Amino acid sequence: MTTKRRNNSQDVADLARVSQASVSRAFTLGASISAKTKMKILAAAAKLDYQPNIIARSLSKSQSGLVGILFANWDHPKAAEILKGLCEAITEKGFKPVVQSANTTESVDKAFNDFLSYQVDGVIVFSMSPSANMSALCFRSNIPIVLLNHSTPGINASVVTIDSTKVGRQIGNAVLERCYKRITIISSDAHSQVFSGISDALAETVSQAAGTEIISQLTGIHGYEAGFQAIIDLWAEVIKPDVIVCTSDYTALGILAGCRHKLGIRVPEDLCVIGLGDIPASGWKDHDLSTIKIPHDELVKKTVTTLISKIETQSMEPENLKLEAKLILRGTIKNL
Amino acid sequence: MTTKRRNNSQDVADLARVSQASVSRAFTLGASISAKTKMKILAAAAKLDYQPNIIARSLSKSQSGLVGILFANWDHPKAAEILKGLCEAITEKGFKPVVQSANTTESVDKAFNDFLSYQVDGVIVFSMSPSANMSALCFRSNIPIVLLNHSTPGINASVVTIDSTKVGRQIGNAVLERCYKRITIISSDAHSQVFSGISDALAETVSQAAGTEIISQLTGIHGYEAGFQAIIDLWAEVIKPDVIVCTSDYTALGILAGCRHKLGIRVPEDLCVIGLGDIPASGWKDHDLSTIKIPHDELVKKTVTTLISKIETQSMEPENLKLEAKLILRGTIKNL
DNA sequence: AGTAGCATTGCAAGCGTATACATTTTTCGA
DNA sequence: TCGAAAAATGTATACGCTTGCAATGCTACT
Repeated sequence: MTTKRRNNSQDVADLARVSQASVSRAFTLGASISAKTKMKILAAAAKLDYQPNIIARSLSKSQSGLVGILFANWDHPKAAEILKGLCEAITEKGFKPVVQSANTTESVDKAFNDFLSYQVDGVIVFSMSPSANMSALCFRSNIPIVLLNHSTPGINASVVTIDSTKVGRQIGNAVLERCYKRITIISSDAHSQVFSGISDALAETVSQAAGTEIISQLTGIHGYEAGFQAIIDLWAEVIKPDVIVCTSDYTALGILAGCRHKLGIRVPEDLCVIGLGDIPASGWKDHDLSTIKIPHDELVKKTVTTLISKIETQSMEPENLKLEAKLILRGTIKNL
Repeated sequence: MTTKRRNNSQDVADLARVSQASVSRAFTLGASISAKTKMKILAAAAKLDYQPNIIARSLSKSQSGLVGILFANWDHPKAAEILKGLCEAITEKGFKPVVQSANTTESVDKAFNDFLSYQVDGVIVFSMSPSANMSALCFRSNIPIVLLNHSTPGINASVVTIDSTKVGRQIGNAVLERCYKRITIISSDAHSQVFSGISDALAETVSQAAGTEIISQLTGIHGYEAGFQAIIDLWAEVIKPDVIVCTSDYTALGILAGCRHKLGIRVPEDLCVIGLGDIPASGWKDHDLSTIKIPHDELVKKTVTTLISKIETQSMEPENLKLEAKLILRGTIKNL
């Protein structure tokens, strides 16, 4: 079987008895072409199964219509939702998402080189720890770049994230109102800006009331099993917290399991547990975990619109956007 | 600020004092070029930050190196894992994944037209119900297409899926060995081939022993809440099952919650619950759900290697590959 | 009718690379 | 050392599209 060549604009032009340029114009929004010939051309195109070759168009216009997504944080409980949102928003804006997975530094560099090779018009990064190197690469090539959710100090790129200071205050107030006294904060990543934002604001808020304080901060604890173990360890201490704030719902659920099935700790009477992320399981009757609901949808949309506007205005100016997250009170915190 | 043009192969050629063709060769694996000049060219390229323009290469070679992923089944509990696996495997093979999300028929068609415009070299579809239309489109354009996990009767494309017949037999044998008698099967989609495969094989297996049978099949039930409600409804019937096989872990967990927290049904003594998917929560101590572990990793890898080999051999011959899934016995089925 | 002004169309030159073919250089055996 | 074969390089063209510019067709006004 001989692979038949795909029809091109010249074929359509021949059939419609017009010039190739006119065919191009027929498929270019807002181009100078009469309704009559456009009609004629579209008919011919349909007959030939013609689709403009975007690769050629990209070459000619020297912009690919591609947006690179560097996705590293696959463990995020809402990874699928986020990626879906990104892809859909990008598509809706008339671009196409090219997804690269990367964890190691080398693979990040490789991914970025690939992006450059593919002449992507912009890049979105979803990683716990974006590297400064990549923003430099983008800068050198004049490619706008937006970080979703996590930034790194000193990185030269736009960031869309939640307002962790406000979150910290919300938690602080909720804790104060209910007269809890001793707070422990548990995080997977000690350098996360979300973590430090919450932690700082929480500390400041509770410092206004005497007798309430953050008694410990544990980092490097990540996931259900680790949470289960963490609460066992914590309960072996002399001074036990009566509030645990956890920067991951999974970890919080592990803690809860430890409380209920192993240690017999009464939640929320003796211990208040607050997670982050509002994964589906948190809402299940078995768990009923209080948590922070992050507006992923908005984060994602904002990320994309920010990027696209940068692409269209050719702007490389870094922006810093913060959206609000909401504390959801469920069974793991006392009722007022 | 004037946007400076990206350096091209001619610039490199000038700097290295060779022809543009040589530069091209330096970046083409296995091309006829001496080590010395290659070295010289690579040095010049590095100095100019040169990266071959893949768009131009694509145009010239008339193959884009792009693989389209049509992703519809975002609700799948392992959606992120699957997409990650696809992207990584595709990248590893030297291609780039372009991801499109689609639910409605129109958006599927639109996505496919976009794929054609972008001259993708192949397409992978992850959807509960792939449309025959899209395989036709691909066929017409000579683009290989592989379906992951779910096929549709009469569709003309390669499929990589699990061997649901074997799964059905495994469940059947486990049920027989433990002297359970009355089986109910719950599925979200009545037309799923995985569902019917399991169901048929299960029916056949248990039919070998007198007194054991499938007493009901419920379809259209999907998710935790629906499962919770389903068990309540089931328990209002006169004849109650003592085995529930569920084609989704989430639904199974809802059922479990209903049993334990609402109806007080003893699991596994009075009721055996088996899910499908082995999501993380199924392994948690709170749930300890018996389930079918689907080898997503292998499915994904097989899907990609199948597609790539089709791309490379220009083959449009549909293949049908089945991988084995394993029954994992946990606390929701009697110990032998 | 004549013509200025605008809308439409055609022409042709890129966009950056790959590659067939021609030409030059190198290799290696006799 | 010479010459044929092999390797390396250069030349020129194609890939399919966009777009500046020139040419043409049309409108409406005097």
